[in-house]
Amino acid sequence: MASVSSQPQFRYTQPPSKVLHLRNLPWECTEEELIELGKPFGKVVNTKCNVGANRNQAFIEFADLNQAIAMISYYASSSEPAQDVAGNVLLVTIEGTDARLVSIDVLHLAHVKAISSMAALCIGRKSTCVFVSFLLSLTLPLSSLHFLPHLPIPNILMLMVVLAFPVFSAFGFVHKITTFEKTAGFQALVQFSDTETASSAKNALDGRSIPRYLLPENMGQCTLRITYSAHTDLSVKFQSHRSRDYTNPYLPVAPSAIDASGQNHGTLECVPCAKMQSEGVGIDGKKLEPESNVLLASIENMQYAVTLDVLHMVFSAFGPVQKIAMFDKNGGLQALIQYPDVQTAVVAKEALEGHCIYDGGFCKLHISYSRHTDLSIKVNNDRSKDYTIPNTPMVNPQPSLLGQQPHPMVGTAAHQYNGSQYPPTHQHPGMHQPSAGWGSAAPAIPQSMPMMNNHSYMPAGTMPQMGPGMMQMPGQGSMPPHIGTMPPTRPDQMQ
DNA sequence: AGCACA
Repeated sequence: MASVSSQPQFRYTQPPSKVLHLRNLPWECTEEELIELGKPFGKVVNTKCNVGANRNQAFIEFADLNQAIAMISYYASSSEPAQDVAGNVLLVTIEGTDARLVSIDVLHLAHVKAISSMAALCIGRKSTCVFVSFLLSLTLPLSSLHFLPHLPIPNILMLMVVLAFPVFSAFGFVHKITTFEKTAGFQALVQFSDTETASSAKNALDGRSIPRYLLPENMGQCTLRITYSAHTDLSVKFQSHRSRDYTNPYLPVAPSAIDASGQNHGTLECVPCAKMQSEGVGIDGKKLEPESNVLLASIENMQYAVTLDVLHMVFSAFGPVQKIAMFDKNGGLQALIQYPDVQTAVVAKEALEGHCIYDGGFCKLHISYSRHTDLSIKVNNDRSKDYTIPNTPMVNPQPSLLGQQPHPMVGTAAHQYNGSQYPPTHQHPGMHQPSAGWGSAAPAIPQSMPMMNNHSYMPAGTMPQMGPGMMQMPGQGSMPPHIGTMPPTRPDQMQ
C-alpha cells in the first residue's frame, strides 16, 4: 500500500518520512477514509487523495515520523489488504517488541490462566460447552482438556472479550480462530458470526493495549491492531493450540495440542459461563454510592445453595478475593467480599450486579459497596474465609460441592478459581489495576460476568436436563442493541 | 511502480 512497501531495496533506500505515499487504493477513496486508515497509528495532519493518473493514490501525513513508520511497518508485514472493507473476520495483530511472547508463553502465567480460561468460556459459551461435553462423551482423559485454556487462542479471545463483551451476542459470537506468527508478530484471524459483531469488536479493541495486569511484569507494551480480513469463512482442520472452530465440536483435536502441556492448568469447563449485561452506570459513568474495596452481596431467589466456594469463584474472576464473610440477614443470604482495592471491587460490582449465579434467574446477586474496608475473619469455615492467610490449606473445604457436580470437569475447573490461584494478593500486583491497560472503558462496561450455568453447580438431581445448546441466557433478550452499547473509543483510551 | 501540495 505505501510506497515503502514490500520491496526491501525500495524500503531501505527511501528515507523515512512523515508523509506516506499510498497506491492501489479503491477508486472512490476519500480523505475521511484516509484518516481512518492512518488514525490507529497516530495523528493524521494532512491527506491528499485522488493522486496520480488513475486517481487511486494518496498521501497521508502524520504529525510524527514514528507514527508514519508505525503504519509502514504494520502494513509492510501484513498480508492482509489495507482497505477496511468490513467483514465478519478480523485480523488481530499484537504489536510490540514482546508481541510474540503474548502467544503461548504468556498463557502459562498463573494469573492469566484464570482469565483466559474464563474468557474462553465467555466467548465459546455455548459451543465450548458442546465441545467439552463432546470430549467427555468420548471419555478422553481429562488431561486432554487441560491444554485448552492456556492456548493462545483463548488468550486472544480474552483480549477480544474484555472490552468488547457487551456487544457480543450471547451465543456463538466467535465462530473460528486461527493464529499464526508472521513478521508482524503474533496474529489471529477471528471469525465472528456476522459483520456487525466483528465491527463492534474491532471498534472496541483496535489500537488498545493489552492490560498490563495480563502480561508478565517485565514485558513491554503490546498493542492490538485490528483490521478486517478478506476472509469470510476460515478453514479450521483441528482444534489445536493454533486454531479453534467453535461451531464444530466434532472436529478432531490435534494430537500436538493434547500433548502441549502436562500441567494441571484450568480447563474449558463451563464453570463461570459468562454473560454480560450492561449495568446501571450513569451517563457520567459515576455512581452515587461511595465505592469500597468490600462488596456487600445479597442473594435473591436462592433456589440453590450458594457456598463460599461458589462466591469465591464468581468474584475471583475480577481479581484476587482477599476475604469472604457470609451471613444471613432478613431471611436471605448475604456476603461481604473483600478485594485488595476499590477498582477491582468496582469492576466486579459493575459486572455482577443484578445477575444470577445460575441460569434461570436463580441466585440473583444484588451488590452494593460495603462500609467495611477490611473484614475481620476470626475463623475460616464454610461461611467465612481469609484467603490472604498463608499456610491456610487452600483445599476446597466443601467437597460436597464437587460431589454434586454433574460432571467431573467442574472439579478441575473449580481449582482454577480456588484460593490456590490467588495466594496472598501481593503476589499478583498487576491484578489490582484492572483498568491499567485498557483504559477506563475496559471493565466498566461488561454486560455480565462469568456466571455459573446449570452444568456447573446445580445439584445433579435437580438440574434441568439441558443440552449444551439449550442453555438459557436470561437477560439476553433485554440486551440493548449492540452498537448502542459500544463504549466510545476515545483517543485518550488508546495507548 | 507510479508521488500532490505548500
